[in-house]
Amino acid sequence: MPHLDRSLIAEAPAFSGLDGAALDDILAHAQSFRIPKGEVAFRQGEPAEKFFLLLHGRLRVTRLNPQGQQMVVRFVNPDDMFGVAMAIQCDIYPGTATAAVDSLALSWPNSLWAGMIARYPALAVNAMRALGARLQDSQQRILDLSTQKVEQRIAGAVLQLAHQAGRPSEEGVKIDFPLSRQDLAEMTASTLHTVSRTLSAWEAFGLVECGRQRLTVRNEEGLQAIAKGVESE
Amino acid sequence: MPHLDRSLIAEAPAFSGLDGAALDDILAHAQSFRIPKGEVAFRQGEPAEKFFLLLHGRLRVTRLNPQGQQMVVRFVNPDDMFGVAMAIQCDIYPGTATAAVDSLALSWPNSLWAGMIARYPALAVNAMRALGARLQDSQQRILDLSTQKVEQRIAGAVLQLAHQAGRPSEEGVKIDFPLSRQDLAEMTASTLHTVSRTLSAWEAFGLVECGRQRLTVRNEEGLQAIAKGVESE
DNA sequence: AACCAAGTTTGCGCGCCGACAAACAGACGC
DNA sequence: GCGTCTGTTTGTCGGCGCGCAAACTTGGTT
Repeated sequence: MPHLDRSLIAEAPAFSGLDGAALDDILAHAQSFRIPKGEVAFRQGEPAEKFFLLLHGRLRVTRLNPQGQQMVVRFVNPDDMFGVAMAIQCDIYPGTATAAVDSLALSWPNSLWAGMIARYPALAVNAMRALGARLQDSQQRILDLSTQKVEQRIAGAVLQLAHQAGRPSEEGVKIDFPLSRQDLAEMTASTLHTVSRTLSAWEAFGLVECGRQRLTVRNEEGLQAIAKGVESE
Repeated sequence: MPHLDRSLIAEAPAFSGLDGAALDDILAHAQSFRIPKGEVAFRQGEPAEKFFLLLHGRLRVTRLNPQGQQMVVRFVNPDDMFGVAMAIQCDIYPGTATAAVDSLALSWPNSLWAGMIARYPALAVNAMRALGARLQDSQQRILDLSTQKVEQRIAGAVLQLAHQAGRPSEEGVKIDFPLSRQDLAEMTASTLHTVSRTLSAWEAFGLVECGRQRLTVRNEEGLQAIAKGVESE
């Protein structure tokens, strides 16, 4: 009897198509651990020794260039795998994963990956799908960076966040983890100043409601119009 | 005895780790076809029915946004797989693949993919590695777009092209397929005007030598210095 | 050889948005 | 309550590089 219940991971897309015995087997080798807010699961450049599944919370994955400038690569949501550097033949982590809120994750040593795929081929298929989705996402982001204006990109980022981490509240969809202007700037290749100005303008129009590290989307259609490039004049 | 010789694909990373019988089996289901310069292998939005391996030539993969603006996603080199939409659970091609020069490719119907991975697990590992490399690449490009100036990005793109499609010539590394200013602009989120100006300036400094759709790198270190952000004043 | 189309060069002006600066506002600890 | 720290707002300025326009060059075609 495993000390972790299989229901923890049964819902994760990464493990879909696996039966109960497989889940138990996989869980038997997993280790669970907490990541307090602000702490990191791994740092860019460290040797990649483990891969992870987020059970609860939210992580921000960032990447630094040699000049020290930083960007937000993605946010990790519950049931997402992360730190899968070895799946792509990388021996060091290409980014840093920081907890945006207190989080809980499972980890497995990298050495188990090959055996797990061999034993459960569905894992490879799921992992490939996840990678593919992230690739699509990255390419879309490149296209957006190339062709859209800052305001459109910020709108797109906010909509995406509302979609993947939004929680319906009294009036509008609230993003339920601390999100600073700086974070949005690093997601959209902008600056916190521009993001701040933009959000203020949107707030004046009733499109969003924002506070310190908090953001609520009040008018999703309006933001979508901005993201699509509809001029408001 | 297959009508295609296994040596055609034996060198491709996608098929590394497979034995001769497996290669023959895979080749038996492949179809070869020519793509004349300027023609497309598939178009963005078409239902994805095949996946491909480039034998010879060079393809340019582009992507359009809803507003009709275009970017260059990547160049496909010989021995690269392309159009692997189904590997990532996509039922339409997310981009358009156009031949930059007369090219030759193999294709397989998508329906064979699942069976091929099941029979030859090394295929899944190779595919995942390739996807991972492309993901790394995309994320690096996002970081570059976010943090670098246009001139640095152009230098980076030229260096990358010289590396993956360069052929040493009399003086310098020559990119051996037709590459327009517009292409470079769509790779670097810039405009052909800016690219033209930049290349002209570089040529004056002896860093490159350029003609109509042709480009030779004469001073790789110089370009690397620009790419890294060293100011020349 | 003459023509044509596609690709390239170059000039000019303006606008977006980044850089800098300084004040402001919550959150937290004591 | 007070002080501090982090995150946010707002103003001003300037420059990079895009948009537009027009001339030029070169390779291919008939």
